[in-house]
Parts: sequence; structure tokens; C-alpha cells
Amino acid sequence: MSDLLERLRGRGWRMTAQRRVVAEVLDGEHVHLTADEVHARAVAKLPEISRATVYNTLGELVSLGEVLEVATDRRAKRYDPNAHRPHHHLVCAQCGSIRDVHPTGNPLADLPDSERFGFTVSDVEVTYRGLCPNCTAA
Amino acid sequence: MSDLLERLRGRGWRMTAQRRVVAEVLDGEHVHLTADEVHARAVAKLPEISRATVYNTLGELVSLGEVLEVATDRRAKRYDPNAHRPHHHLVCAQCGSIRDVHPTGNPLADLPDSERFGFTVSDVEVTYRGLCPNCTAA
DNA sequence: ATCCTACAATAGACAATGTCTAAGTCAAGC
DNA sequence: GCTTGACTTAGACATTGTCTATTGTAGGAT
Repeated sequence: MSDLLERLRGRGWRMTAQRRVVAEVLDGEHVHLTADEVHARAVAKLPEISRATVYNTLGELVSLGEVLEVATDRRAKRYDPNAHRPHHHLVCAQCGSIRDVHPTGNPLADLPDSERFGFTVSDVEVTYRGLCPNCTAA
Repeated sequence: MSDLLERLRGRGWRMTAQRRVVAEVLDGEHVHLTADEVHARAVAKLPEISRATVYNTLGELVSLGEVLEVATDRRAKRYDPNAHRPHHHLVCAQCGSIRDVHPTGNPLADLPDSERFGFTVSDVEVTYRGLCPNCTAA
């Protein structure tokens, strides 16, 4: 994730303790935290960080294309640091846990012109839903 | 949509003016209203209907499988009365307008076991994003 | 090493969407 | 036409996110 910090510095980002902490929290595979979860973990490392700063920083990371926003359910947006490898999501309908998945096939090719209604289609997002192993057992 | 009212009566629904109005508002193809939009249109027909009733009724229709919830963007949930014909959505990234689409292919078959992480996968939701004809022109 | 200044962080008010509760109302069966 | 329990209502409350005015500070200039 220090790669990330380097990249951001190269883009003229001013490096602050708050931004470093947010970037650290968002490190790893299959990480999909809500803004509030990011805030909670950031506070653990830097108690005086404010909610607004976390929201601002997340918004900046999204604008810069370093983090993806995922809206898999009706609740809070989640932030996915795995922005540089295209993927889709598998969501547990019960507990909300999320995994990154890489289906075969190309859904963009599956949308015929007659179904495009004159839109310029640029992107597609696939969300699989089901029960995770824990919730299946219960 | 009177089909719908009949089906609901058959399931023991008490028929009220409020529920009838909500069902009427949700009639048609490519209809994807937010709860507030449903409320606004319902008020036009029945001025004293309350917000809570609209939310309750929408929730009941979703539970009964007569209406789908669609969360295409970070904003309000939308309600899709086209619940009995499986379909996906094409969303304008600029203005948020939505069309129902029917892609070829079967994305469920495109998720190998090795990418299921022990989940029991039951459903898949595909959201295409792009610019609608209006927003492309602008 | 210290100073400046524009950019960043803060607290908290505000906004949008959705949920809950207590009390009153009414559809439908008797 | 009663009765009753399901339905509706108004508005308080909860959650998530945004904005603003003020204070602080990173990093270049001196």
C-alpha cells in the first residue's frame, strides 16, 4: 500500500497523517469497508481524525481511481481498494459479507444493440447473491 | 394492474384506498420510481396518504415478490413493478434514467465453483452503465 | 532552521432517506 | 350495524452523507 502513497504523492497529494491512516486501513484483499468502518479503524490509529476527513479522503481516492465505490445493498456504500484488477462481487444476502470474484464470459458482449436503447454503454457490474458458508449452516 | 390487486386480495390483503393508489402508481413498463416519487404521485390521487404508509406498502409488495427493489446508484432505492419477467438494468451515469434490458447469456453459469467460496449462489444482478441518448448529445 | 500560504482537518449543523411508535381509523366478517 | 384486529397517521428518531466556517499544518521559499 506504500505504492499507493507514493503514487498519490506523485500526483501532488499533500501527505498528512490522516490520509496515511485511511490508506493503511484500506489495504488488503476482499476488503469492503463502509465509510463508518473506515472511520472507526482510523480512529483506533489516530484518535482525533474526524468523520468529514474520512469522507473527504475516500471521495478523493475514488476520484483518483485508486478505490472503488460498491453499493451492493440498500445500506452504506462500501469502499474496495482492489481498483486495478477488474472484478465483480459475491454478496451474502444474510450477513452482507462480500468476496471479489472473477467470472468467465463478457457480459458487455451479451447486450445486443436492440437492447441498448441508444445508450453509449461503457461499463457493467455483476453482483452475485447467495448465502455464505456460515449463514448456510445456520 | 387490477390483476395485482386481485392477487393481493387472494393472499389476504385488506384492500384500502392507500394500497390501491400505490399499486396504481406502480403500473407500467420501465417504471423505476423512488419511494418519494411514489409518495408524490400517490398524494396527487389521495392527498392524505402518509409517507409511512407508502414505505410500508412498498415493503409489503417487495416481500410478496410483486415488486423489485433496485439500488442502481448511491441514492434512493427504486421500485420496479416488472417483477415477473426476469431482467437486468441499463442506467445512465449522468441523469440516472433506467431501462429494463434482457441480455443473452447466463452469468450464473459464468461463475466457476472455485470462485464461489463455499457460497450457495442463488441470484445474479447485472447493471450496465453508460450515457443515455440525451446525455450523450449534451 | 524558520516563515508563509494554500491546502487540509475539524466540529458540528444540515440534508436526504428510511424506520419506528403510539394513537386513531376502518375493512370485512359476524 | 357492530366488533376487532389490521391499517393508517403524524411526527419523532436513526443512519448515512454533505457542507461551512474556522483552525491547523505540509512543504516550498527564504
